[in-house]
Amino acid sequence: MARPRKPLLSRERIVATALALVDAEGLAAVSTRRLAAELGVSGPSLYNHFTTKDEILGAVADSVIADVDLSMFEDGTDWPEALTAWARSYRSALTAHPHLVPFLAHGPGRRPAGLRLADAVFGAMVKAGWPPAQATRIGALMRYFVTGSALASFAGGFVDDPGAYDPADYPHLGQAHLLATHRREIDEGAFETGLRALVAGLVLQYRELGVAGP
Amino acid sequence: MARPRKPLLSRERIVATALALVDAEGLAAVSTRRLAAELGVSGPSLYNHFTTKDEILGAVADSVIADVDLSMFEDGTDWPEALTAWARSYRSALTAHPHLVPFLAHGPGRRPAGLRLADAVFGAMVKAGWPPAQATRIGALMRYFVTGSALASFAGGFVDDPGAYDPADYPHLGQAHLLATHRREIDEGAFETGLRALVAGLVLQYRELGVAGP
DNA sequence: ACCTGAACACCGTTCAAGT
DNA sequence: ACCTGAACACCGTTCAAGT
Repeated sequence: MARPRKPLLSRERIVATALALVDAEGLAAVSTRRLAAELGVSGPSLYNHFTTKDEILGAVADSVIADVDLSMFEDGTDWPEALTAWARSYRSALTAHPHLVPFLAHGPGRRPAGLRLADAVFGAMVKAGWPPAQATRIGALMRYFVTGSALASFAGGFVDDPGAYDPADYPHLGQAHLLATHRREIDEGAFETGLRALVAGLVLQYRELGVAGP
Repeated sequence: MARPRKPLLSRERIVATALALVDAEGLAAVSTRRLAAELGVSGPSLYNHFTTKDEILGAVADSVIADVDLSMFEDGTDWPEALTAWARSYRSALTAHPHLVPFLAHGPGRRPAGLRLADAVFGAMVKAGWPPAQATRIGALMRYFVTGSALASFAGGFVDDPGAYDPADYPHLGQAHLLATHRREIDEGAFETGLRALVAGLVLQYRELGVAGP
């Protein structure tokens, strides 16, 4: 078969299959040949629909970003609460596809869902009374925090072995080996603590502004 | 030549050359063959000193983390100021090697410099009166924020073209094309705004603790 | 112990050929 | 327009052979 009368592939099917493959076997499993095999097609066929493998992963990333809830910016929720709810939804969308996060970390932004997200948070902060320059910063810094926390291999960076940390070298890490076990709780707790601090700190800055807010 | 009487390679020289190559040409340029060529040897030689390419990059990453200043945790600086100064030093160490940051983002932690860093911040927070569980979270959440901000392609995610953002699609992004130009200032400003908010928010939480601090 | 070249099983991407 | 197989220039890693 050379060309079927009905196309075998579509961008949508490629993106969906690539995401399933990332979730099932990790980023490294997504080679053009492997992905094509999963789609029942030969490797070069993908290049009829995307110009590059990076573009495929970019589309996958954008499809994940599209899952982030933005409704809290339009339903009258006050800005500190909206920011908090949005950050949680943003993080959930990322941690739902942990293997994809390292890719998300370097190729974000200029695709539709990423732009909608940036637009929504910027617009909501400006509407709440923040000067545009500050609204831009808030969007950026929240992204830093959420992305960083989704990468979240902090606790995963500790090995599950009591002998791994010589007290002479690391006097305060006596319990560090326990962290591997509790990784998820620690990541979650650190995220919530940081989110609370971040939003509370921004509320202080907002008050210093002396701006007419809601 | 098969084996020279003086070894041609050492872990130190491999790490230093790899870092120089990353800085000069990016992560993608670091293949085992290319790195070996830079060192004047053949590809497989590297495997006499490291078991895997990932291990080489891990050592490079740790050498960068070793540049983070930790002295503020031991010279009597109060904890909010120490945390602020440390975060700035941490971010500087990362942004000094921007091409390495995507790698830093997924493989951190269990190497000596990363452990020293975790030990220092944890120890200082406990000494300042934070309960150990909270001290752990503070170390983690600061890392999230710093790592996320070093990745910092937020502003870089916007294209430098006024026509790129249809106001019908993104009603608030009218000036977004300007962001590409000011990327560095925006990243810096967002980092500083976020850092201030984060530390101020933690100070509030610390007061709620009602703990005997210094 | 530490280097080499050859080899294995892969990559992403291009391209002429097929319908 | 959309798929194919062959090909190009790469990968990371293993391994027997050399000294």
